[in-house]
Amino acid sequence: MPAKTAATLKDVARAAGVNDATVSRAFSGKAPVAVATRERVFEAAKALGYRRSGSAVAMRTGRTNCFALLLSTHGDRSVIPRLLINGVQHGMRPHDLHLAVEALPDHQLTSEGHVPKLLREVACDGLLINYNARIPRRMIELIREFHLPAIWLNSKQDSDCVYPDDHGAAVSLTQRLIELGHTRIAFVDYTHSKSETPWHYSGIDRRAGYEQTMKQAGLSPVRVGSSELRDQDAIWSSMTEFMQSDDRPTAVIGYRAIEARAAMHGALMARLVVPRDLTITCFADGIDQDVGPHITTMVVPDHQVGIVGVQTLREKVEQPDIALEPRPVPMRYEPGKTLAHAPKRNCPTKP
Amino acid sequence: MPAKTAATLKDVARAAGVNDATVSRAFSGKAPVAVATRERVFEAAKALGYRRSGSAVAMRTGRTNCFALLLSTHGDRSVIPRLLINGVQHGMRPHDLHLAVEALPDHQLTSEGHVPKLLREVACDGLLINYNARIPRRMIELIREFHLPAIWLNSKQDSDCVYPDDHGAAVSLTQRLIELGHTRIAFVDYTHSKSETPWHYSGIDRRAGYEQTMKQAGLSPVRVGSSELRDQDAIWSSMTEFMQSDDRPTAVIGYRAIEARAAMHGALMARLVVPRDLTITCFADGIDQDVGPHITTMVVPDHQVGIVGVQTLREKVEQPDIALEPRPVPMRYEPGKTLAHAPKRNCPTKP
DNA sequence: ATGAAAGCGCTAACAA
DNA sequence: TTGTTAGCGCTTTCAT
Repeated sequence: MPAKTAATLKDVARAAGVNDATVSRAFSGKAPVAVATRERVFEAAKALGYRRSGSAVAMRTGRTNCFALLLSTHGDRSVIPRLLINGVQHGMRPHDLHLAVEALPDHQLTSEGHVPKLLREVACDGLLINYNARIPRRMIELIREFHLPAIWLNSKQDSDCVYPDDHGAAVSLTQRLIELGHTRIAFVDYTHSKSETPWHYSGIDRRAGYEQTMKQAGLSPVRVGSSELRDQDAIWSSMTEFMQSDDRPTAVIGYRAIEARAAMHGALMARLVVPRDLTITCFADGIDQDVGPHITTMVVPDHQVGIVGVQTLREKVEQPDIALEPRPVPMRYEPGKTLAHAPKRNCPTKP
Repeated sequence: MPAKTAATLKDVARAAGVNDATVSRAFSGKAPVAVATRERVFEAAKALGYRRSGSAVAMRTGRTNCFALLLSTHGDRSVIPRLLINGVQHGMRPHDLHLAVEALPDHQLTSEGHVPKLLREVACDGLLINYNARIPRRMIELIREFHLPAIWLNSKQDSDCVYPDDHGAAVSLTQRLIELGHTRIAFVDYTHSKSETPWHYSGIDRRAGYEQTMKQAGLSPVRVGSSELRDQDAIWSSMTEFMQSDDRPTAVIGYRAIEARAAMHGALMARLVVPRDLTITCFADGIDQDVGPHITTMVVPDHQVGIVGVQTLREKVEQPDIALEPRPVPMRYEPGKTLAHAPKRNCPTKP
């Protein structure tokens, strides 16, 4: 019995009684092969348990048919955006691409020492970069240095990026509330302190879209929240206070679901009925799955960002030297059950 | 100006004035190279922006240095276990491996039609398979058919698998409660119906470990819950009822965090003080991050499973024909704040 | 529609 | 320690 080594294209060719090239053509589909021949080839391949060598194909063609997704992590509790990855895979499937993932702690990339393998070697055709926090300078250098085709996800850049249209979504949500007669609409954000500029564009854009729309309607924006209240309890009691105050809002836009849930709690404590006395909305990855009524949400289109990201990267790989226009992806509006017309005047403060 | 094509090892060799093989050795580190030579090589490489071709290396050596992680998804809302992926990456980093991810909806694998690229082609050295639900038969066939080195994660098999030691954890947790004087300890599980056998081994093992330990201590196991109560509200009110009943427990073991939270709610409604009147524990991926006191938890060691999984797969790749013993990974005990001695007798029912 | 032949970028003997 | 040489498994002209 000869040493059992994996079957190669050559073996298949021999078994099928055809030339190597024919087998290659049958598997790549890049040139016509007679139906009968193809069947014989596939049969032989199956019998031999033949699998095409991706590396050999890659070497010969110069294409790995692999995209890499770079993820930032904060220590071990990294954020792995499920819907984004699903979207990416979804976008890749029809093109027979596969996905490599590199999840690196921020400091690993900032440090000069370590260069991640996927950048250091030629192992994929292009990069999808999903850094929700600040992007390490060193990485940008590497990408330029090596001429890597790369698309930025969830990040606003001058070119080659795909991101949710936070600004547009904020405008549209605020308008919707105004149209329902709300005038006291508060924007709640416990992530970013009021003084600092948020490090993620969504912090800026959601707020800016809201403020701009309020002002255009002749209303005064009200911003609530502070990044100092780290702990859930503090946030909740702060919201309770707010909802019990005389100048409480009739509608709330939460930066995330957390803020919306805090508002729900505050409303409960202040004996306000949602949505009769208080309309609650927020931005979130999906409809909130926790208990209680579904919150009216502008849904961050992670899945779609993945799909569009792949499409964009495919273009970039074809023409690496052409800078692609930034591509905002519209958010989806999910009605939920926490939306109502503004209550009649002068009533709300005296329940 | 000549057409700009990526630098190859040959270019580097020429620029550094050495032979190809020397450059190869410098980069692979598999054979000694004079320090001075090596420096010249790296300089030349840097100047040329040289990156090693992973495909060429793979073809030559027969190793891709890539492991693939197969994930099941339920439609778009797939479970992507963050800590597991982190652990896998962590385990791979020192060996200069990289990770490919394939997240497939269950039906895609069950169907005869589609064979995922990572199985169909030679693109990685081995497979880490993380199917939390039933494993499609077709996949097992493919793996055998192609002789793929594979390790099952979070799944009990006859061999080649790595999984959290649910049984041991259940035993140890139950013992702990018994030692604190608890006799009425309930096991709560709203995932699995009481009659059916759970599809995931953790459903069996956590329950079995609990029951076995109770019986050995001469206590009667009490199982609560039913998979029919799909909706959160129903679960909560069911727990409330349980906590108000005369034969309420003094300690609870939740199958997941959801059950523990339901117990918290039930306790609140029944005016029981946690942990004075009721000890609450559960199994979970990490310490519960929601509001309220941290729940005493047996932490599922996802991160560690990733690390051990990689280690095991490395062994499997070296010796594909040796069946490796199943490797349970111990769970970690997190005290939390919901644990106390059993209340004195005859008191608890009359608050 | 198929065959013949050259070579992609790298590594592993072997020789020096 | 370094150079020489052959070839990994596949694709792609160019013929036929």
